[in-house]
Amino acid sequence: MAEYHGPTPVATVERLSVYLRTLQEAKKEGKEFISSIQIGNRNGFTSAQVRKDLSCFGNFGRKGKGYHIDTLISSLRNILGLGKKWKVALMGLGNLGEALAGHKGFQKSGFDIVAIFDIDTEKIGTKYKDIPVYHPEKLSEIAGKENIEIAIIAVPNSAAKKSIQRVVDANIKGILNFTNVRLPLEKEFVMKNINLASELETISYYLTHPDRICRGV
Amino acid sequence: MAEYHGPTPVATVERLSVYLRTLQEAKKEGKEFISSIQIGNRNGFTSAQVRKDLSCFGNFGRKGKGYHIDTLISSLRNILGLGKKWKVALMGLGNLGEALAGHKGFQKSGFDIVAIFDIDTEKIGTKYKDIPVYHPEKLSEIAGKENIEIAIIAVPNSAAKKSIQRVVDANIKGILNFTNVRLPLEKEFVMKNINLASELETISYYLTHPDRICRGV
DNA sequence: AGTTGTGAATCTGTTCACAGCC
DNA sequence: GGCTGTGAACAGATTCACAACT
Repeated sequence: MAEYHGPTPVATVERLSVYLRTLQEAKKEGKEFISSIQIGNRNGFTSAQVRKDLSCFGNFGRKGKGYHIDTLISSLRNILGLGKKWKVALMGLGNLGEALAGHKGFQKSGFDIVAIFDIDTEKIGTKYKDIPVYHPEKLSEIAGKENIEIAIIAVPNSAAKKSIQRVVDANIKGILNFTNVRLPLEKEFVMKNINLASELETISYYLTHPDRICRGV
Repeated sequence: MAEYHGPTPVATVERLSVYLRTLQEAKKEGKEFISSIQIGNRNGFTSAQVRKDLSCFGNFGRKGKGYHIDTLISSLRNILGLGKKWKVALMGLGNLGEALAGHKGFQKSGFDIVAIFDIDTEKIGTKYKDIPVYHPEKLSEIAGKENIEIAIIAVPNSAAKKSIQRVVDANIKGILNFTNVRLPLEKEFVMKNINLASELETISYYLTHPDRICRGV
């Protein structure tokens, strides 16, 4: 009955992506239907949460039966915007950049790194894993030509601000930022920050205060 | 006045780590005091949030003045449990594993990768960036000897379950998991999942539904 | 004047619990 | 009998707003 009830909680969106993976796994196991209880169990969520999350986007379930896996997979893919290939620019070809360029998971999910940008003159003009490497000042030009809509920032922290600015100037609206620089942006930009040291620091906190461990960390 | 009010919100802990970095940056700029407003502005948080978060752990501020940077840095380091070196095991020496092994940020924050585990017989017995590589079945033994308390899982998804199980069996309580396998664990374990494809999928969602962009994504 | 620390108010997200359907 | 979808209750997190202090 319901459909769109105002902005969807970020947490819901993140779980959608988890559900999708769970469904793909269940499909591989040969299952045709799956219940919210099972989806929850496999991931440590409650079944009510799974149902509530899904109900934000439509009535996908069959009472007494659960969710038809194939149908739900394709619905979730649509909701998440995975029906198309996304072209991605990778900023920075250091350690992390190389790992990301070689990461199989991206392509499988429909994200294609089509251009790499690095200031190292030895790298510029060459290819890495078949992806051409350019000087960052070429970003706007290439992004326009190639229709790049997402950028991954994997430069050293010292270069982060400049690099993010270039991405914004090139009007690339989606940003996945691996540096520890946090830059508040205009609201039409979507930036997700992944800070590896922060993640370990959070773990360190909970190991140091085991009494404080609570819900899904 | 306050001190410990029951379990600290996960979100607060994650922000603590952001504050710490902000303080270190401000210190480098030669500042001695910083206000909650400034900490907030640099990161896109409200000042009230910054104050509330910090007030969970003590009264660090001076009214009319702000927070003394050096003092707060050392308090936060204590709270986060960064007063010691943490020894870390890296599971998996593929693309991502190599990048993580070479990541400078970890060591700077006090996390030392002291052992790598991989099933590739060509790698076992060698060193990567001066870190010895062992067969995963050696994990318990080495972890005990070296006093390893944190593990990073960077193996292929297909090996994830087994790898996480080994870590649990070795009684390593802190886990940073880069695979897309989510495994509910006993509550004394602290597992943080980082799923690169999920992050991009979340971005994809918000780019596809620009009307739904909300608060700090 | 400027800024903290915090109770109270608000807002957001989660869980409960059950009617309705298969 | 089993499971969804959802309003209502609850829990948690954020923001407001102001007294207290420098």
